[in-house]
Amino acid sequence: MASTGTKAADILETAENLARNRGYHGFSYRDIAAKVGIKSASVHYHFPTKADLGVAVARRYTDRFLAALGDPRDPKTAPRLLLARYAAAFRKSLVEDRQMCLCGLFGAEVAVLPAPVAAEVRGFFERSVEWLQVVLARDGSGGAVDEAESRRRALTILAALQGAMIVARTLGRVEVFDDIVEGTISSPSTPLTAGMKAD
Amino acid sequence: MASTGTKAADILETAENLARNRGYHGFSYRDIAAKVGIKSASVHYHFPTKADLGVAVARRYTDRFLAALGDPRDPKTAPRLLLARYAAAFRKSLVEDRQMCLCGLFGAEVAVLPAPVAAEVRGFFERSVEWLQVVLARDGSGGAVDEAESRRRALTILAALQGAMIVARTLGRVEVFDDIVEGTISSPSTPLTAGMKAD
DNA sequence: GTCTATAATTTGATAGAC
DNA sequence: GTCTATCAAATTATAGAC
Repeated sequence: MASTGTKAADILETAENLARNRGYHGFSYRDIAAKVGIKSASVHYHFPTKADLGVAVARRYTDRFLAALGDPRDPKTAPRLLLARYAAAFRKSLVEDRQMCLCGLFGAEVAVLPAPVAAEVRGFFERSVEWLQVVLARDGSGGAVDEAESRRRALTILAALQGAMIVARTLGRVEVFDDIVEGTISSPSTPLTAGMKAD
Repeated sequence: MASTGTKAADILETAENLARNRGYHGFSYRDIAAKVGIKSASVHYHFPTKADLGVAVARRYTDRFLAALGDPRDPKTAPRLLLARYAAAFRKSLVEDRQMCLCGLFGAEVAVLPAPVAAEVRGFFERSVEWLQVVLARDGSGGAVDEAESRRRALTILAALQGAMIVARTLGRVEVFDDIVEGTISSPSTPLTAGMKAD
């Protein structure tokens, strides 16, 4: 099924897909093995414990997510386009992949995560907020752009999008996600939904 | 441990506390039995299947949550006070109980919930949005108050608060929750944080 | 209503052959 | 690196005595 790249990469890819639908305790080494086409003992060879696997999956997810967003300081890309790209990333996973954000789901389960996995999820949120904060500091349309205010707005956008995925998935309505994006990001002037479906 | 009321009530109370920290698949009949002081077979007597238990827990949670909020149409209570009360309910569960919103966590796990349980979570979101919508329609400070706009703002508040609990819990910082509330609800005029710590 | 006992399955993980 | 075989523990759930 997932047969691109090395075995370790296939395992990570499969584990991520399972985790984003079922949560950390919702997938097993046997689930992964069956999808990759090996035995569960072979999965343990690559990732000795489930915490090891969880850490690897979360780190890979975070790196890939941020890389896809691009440099928040790139002068060639308008801040509001970057914001639209951020929302579009979540929307794509919701609509095309029909999956949660890995760290949104893991974050909800943080009390039952092994400590090293929880630390990775924390890293995703911290790096996400930092990325958004840089973008928001460049965007003057929202008013004040001091440190505290841009951080607060970054946290608000992150939280709203994570919540939007949960509510939209549960209600089975994509429009709910779009409504929340509209209500959160594009308060000042231009609606962001236009550029959102791109990419 | 949970020894108020009937056995069935103790089971529901215990199950809710476990579910709000560990998620639907993160607690077992034995966990509940041990805390209540009976055997797991006795839990099955009251709630034959785990789906039965999940439905009962979610419905009880939803009813209690909405009852605590009060009538959104009550002319004696200002809309903005009702909004503050809504945010305060989540804040209390975050700070005092150190627990997630049951339906926020279940919503994140919706793909692995038995269908009847998922339906109850949907009910929580629908009733929450309806409650917020009524309040927002009464509150003119946000500008337009037409049906579509108030619904969109209701969804946005719900999503932001659910996301806020996840992010604040994962980062281990209550201030993060407060920042998001500030950035979501009290955009127009008066800050809501004042009345938030009450109740 | 609560218990003992147990079934049937699944889980994460390891030992050791190849 | 991958396999077979296996372990110890945990899971939901049921049968039947009291």
